[in-house]
Amino acid sequence: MTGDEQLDAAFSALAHPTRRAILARLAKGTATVNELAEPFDATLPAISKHIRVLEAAGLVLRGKDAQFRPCALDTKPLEAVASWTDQYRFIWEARFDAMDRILNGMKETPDE
Amino acid sequence: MTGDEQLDAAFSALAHPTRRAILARLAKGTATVNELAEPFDATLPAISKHIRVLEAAGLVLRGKDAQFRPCALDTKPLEAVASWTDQYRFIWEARFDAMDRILNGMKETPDE
DNA sequence: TGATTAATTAACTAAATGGTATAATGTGCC
DNA sequence: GGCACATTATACCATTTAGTTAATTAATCA
Repeated sequence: MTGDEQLDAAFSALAHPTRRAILARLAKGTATVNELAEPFDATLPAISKHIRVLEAAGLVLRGKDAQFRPCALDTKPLEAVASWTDQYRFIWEARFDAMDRILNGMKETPDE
Repeated sequence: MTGDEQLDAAFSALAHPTRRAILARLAKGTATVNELAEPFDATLPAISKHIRVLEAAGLVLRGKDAQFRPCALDTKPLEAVASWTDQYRFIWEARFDAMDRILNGMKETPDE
């Protein structure tokens, strides 16, 4: 999986509120599928699918403990997302105004 | 639009490599649709749609200049993404190991 | 006015997504 | 073995997404 594909998977996994809520729960410690499903209206297979998406994106690691498959958060893809957004930090920290840039038709690089 | 919906829109807009490439281009300054489309194989309507997705997510602002519709990057949603990921920073900075947590069945909050 | 350029709209297709209900699998326990 | 529980697999449905080609709108320019 290329870096681009990793970001694709991470961003699209994060694009669903249920999946973000699952991650928030996992930030407090491992949990089983049933525990993760409990706060939601969705059916268990639906949650199971969400977990699979998170797992495919590398955001969740799973174990095996009798009939349970405990889930744990893995933050590596979040680090990748954070460093991707960091590329743009200089722009918002310099308070470049997008509307200004459009109105002035300014095409130069702000400064680099 | 709720905060959740803003994040949904931002994350799913960012989940496509073409759209991330468009943002990278816009980080260097405003550009027209044709300029943005130039590096890609895709047709112009395809790029037009990508821009629309970025615009709906608030990542791109548009102007009007004769027959051109210049696009500019707006980083606000990126700031939202960055502060969302920051919630998890303490986990990876503490080097909590997801696999360890799974194997030890540790369910306690790391520390808060 | 007519031609050219920039961009969008429309109509369509193929594939992915998110969800359901139900059936199947695996594990521990009596 | 047989029951109960946790989880996943299957099959199906509706919606969205990403892309195409062809037509259309809007503005400039000769």
